[in-house]
Amino acid sequence: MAFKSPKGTRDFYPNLMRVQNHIFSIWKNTCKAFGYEEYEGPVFEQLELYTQKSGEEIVEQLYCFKDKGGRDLALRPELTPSLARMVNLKAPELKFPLRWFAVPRLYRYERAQKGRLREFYQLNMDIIGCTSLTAEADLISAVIEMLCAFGLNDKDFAVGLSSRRLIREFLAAQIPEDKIGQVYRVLDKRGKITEDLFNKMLTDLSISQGAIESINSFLNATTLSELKQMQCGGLLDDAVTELEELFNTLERVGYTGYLQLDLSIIRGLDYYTGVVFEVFDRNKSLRAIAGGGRYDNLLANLGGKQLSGVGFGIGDVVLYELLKEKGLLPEKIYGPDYFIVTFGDVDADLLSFARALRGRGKKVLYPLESVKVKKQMSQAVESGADKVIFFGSDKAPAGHFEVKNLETREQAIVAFDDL
RNA sequence: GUGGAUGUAGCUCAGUCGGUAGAGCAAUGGAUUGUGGUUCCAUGGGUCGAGGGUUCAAAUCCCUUCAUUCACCCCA
Repeated sequence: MAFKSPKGTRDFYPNLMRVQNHIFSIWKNTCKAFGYEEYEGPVFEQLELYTQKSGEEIVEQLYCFKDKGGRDLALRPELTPSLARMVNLKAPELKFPLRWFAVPRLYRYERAQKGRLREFYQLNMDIIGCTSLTAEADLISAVIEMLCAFGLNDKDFAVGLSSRRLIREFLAAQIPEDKIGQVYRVLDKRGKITEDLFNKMLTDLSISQGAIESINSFLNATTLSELKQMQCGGLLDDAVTELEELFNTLERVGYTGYLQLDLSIIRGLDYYTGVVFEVFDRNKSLRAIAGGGRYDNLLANLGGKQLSGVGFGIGDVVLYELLKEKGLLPEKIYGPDYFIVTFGDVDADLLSFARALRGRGKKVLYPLESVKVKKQMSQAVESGADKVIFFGSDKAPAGHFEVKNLETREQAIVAFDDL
């Protein structure tokens, strides 16, 4: 019986690993271009780190276990609690604001489906200890630049901006405080269900017809001016102004085509308190590519100081699906500079020649067994090598080698020093 | 946890009314013993997911089970 990889996990054969490294490298290069520093935490944490924030029911969605000392642990389903924990521990000596990133491997015990696995990677970028909207602007700018670096553009994706604060304040003006949590859940489903069902679900929560109409027109707003017209006696001024400022900034930087007001974005239930955003593909055929927002209380809730953070995560699985759909996965394989083809045996002479070339900083590959030249040529092409060096050729004078460029098929005699 | 779809060669998939298994690609060898992605020829490769049932006969029909996948629930 052959073993398969466990449900919801992937085997990264070199073909796929190459793509994965491409994704990681664009992620990390973008973070570095923005000056963020990399950090990392443990792959497992105390179970309580997650239950404290989200309640016991989250245990169903976690890979959790007891270690040999009887401690309850869980494989991390997200990195932000670890980040908060790490920041809290060293807060006195850290220089705020922090701009940190990480590429954690994460684990969630749930049914796998398109764009969603049990083991995956996610880039996290966070700013901690900054209340300025520039933090939001910086992160949104980073996610746009990063996606563009993959070859995507404003026809492929957009950033939907919303505000938990605005939605909360709007709802507070419409409906009783104790209903807000339930209403959030319904709002979150709005995109997937019919309008009638949406209205019915709100009616079932004893929301008045007037309030339902008001909620619908609020959520349908696609521009800030629409939003301003429906303000309830100035209650929402600050939250709207905040969004307006963020839009203005990002538009002036040059991201107009990428931005969209989308108040249907709620992002989970707790955790976020201010601006929230999601990146989605224009076809809307995939789940969200990235998502994030501002969290004011997370660090304090985990026993630290009151520090405001903003962050987002972007997973590798949906991004991969999108890049594949758009034909943007890298095809060219990274290969060595030289593949040595020998007319004689693969022996110590060949290996020491390879060693000399590597000493000159070249990436060098050679056949591991003495096989026909024809077959060696195939191996050379297969390896993605730029050039072939013919070793043991009687057509080249001493200290010189026949070199063939595999792309142009041109062949020349080159002195060792010019290799 | 619920519902649908799919399991046949390394990969992508055909397989009609039930009659003991096919193609393309890939692999290997040759045409071509010192030069690669083309071409031609040949060769190898199968527990038809597994188990049971019906039948003279099952990849095909029935039952069970496992796996994969999509959607729902959930989505940090």
